[in-house]
Amino acid sequence: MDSSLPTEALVSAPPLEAGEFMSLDECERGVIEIFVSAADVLGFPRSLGELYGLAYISPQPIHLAEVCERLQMSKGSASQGLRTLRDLGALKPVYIAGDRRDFFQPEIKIRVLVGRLLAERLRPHLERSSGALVELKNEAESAASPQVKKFRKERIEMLGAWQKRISTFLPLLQRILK
Amino acid sequence: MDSSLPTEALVSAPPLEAGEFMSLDECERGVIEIFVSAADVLGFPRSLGELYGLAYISPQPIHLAEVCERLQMSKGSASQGLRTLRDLGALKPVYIAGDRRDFFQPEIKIRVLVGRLLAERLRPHLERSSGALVELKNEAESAASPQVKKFRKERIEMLGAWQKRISTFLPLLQRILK
DNA sequence: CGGAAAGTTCAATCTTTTTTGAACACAAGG
DNA sequence: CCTTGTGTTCAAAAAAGATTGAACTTTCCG
Repeated sequence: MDSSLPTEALVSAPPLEAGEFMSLDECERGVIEIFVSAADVLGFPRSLGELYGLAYISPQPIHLAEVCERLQMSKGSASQGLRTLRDLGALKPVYIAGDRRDFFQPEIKIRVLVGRLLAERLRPHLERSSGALVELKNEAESAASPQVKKFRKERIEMLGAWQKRISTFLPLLQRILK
Repeated sequence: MDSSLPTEALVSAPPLEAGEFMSLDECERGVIEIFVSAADVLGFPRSLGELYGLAYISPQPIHLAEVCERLQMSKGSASQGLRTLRDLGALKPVYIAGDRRDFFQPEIKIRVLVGRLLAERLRPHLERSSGALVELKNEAESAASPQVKKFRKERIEMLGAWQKRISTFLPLLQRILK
């Protein structure tokens, strides 16, 4: 059933029942630490790194009570964190028959992870500001001097070029990360 | 520092507290706003976005007193912000003969900007964690069961593969952004 | 129904980051 | 030497952000 763990699923193993969860061993702690650091780089709260890290290094899907206990995290924090990661697509819900709890497995396709991240973070900014740029081109017309007007139009033009470059780069990135 | 608020209300965005409205015109304000938003995406403080944005849309190099006044920012904050941006390579010192003040111009080559950013942010993380990975591979050996041991080794291996992928991707990115 | 288990919510609290401003250092000119 | 202009420092205040925990909703099941 699961003697070979083809990297992705290991769903069918019966989840630990109500008993105590072991606290984290060195290996788990180390892996989690890496994801905490990664979360930091990406500007996410530490707790999201912990949650994803635990899911990543856990052979079984994780659930709320487990993370509260093993990561020493409050129920509220864990609940919100799991939801955030699910919304981000970093954790995937796993249905387990006959168990009312919500289980989660990590998304481990880096392409998907990065894609969701960009969609979530970068795209809103790009849309907002490419809209704003149209307005700004008009504003630039009413500049004090001709020199300033020319300068501003150049700079605003360049900003637009940057954004276009980034926009066209994103699909390319997706393909590279296949 | 108590001009009419109505002027502020014209600007599209939400918060808009006092500041940055003094002697900035609509065009400057709009450009700065875009960089503030970008700073936000990148997890930098708002003030760095303001500083770079002002430098970007200013035909002349900027200096401390100017940004304090035009951005309504304290001297301390401006001083630290300018230094941070200079250290990051986003602002370049400009020497002006016969003037004691420190002037700055923006770095506008996107390749340089991105390069410095990655070097500053991502590289430290990659180095830290690729060191940690070596340790973790050993830790994984002492896992409870053979299945868990195998699973952990796979996951840690995959982590290493991600990092390697990212590392080899960075130089490529540099070239693409030429 | 009634109780227990699971998850959510949110105001209060704690933590971390950012900003301020006054004191300080330094250099140049008188 | 003073004074003035320029920039830095850093302790304290403010703001922003994250976490907690207790109350609440929902669902399941006897």
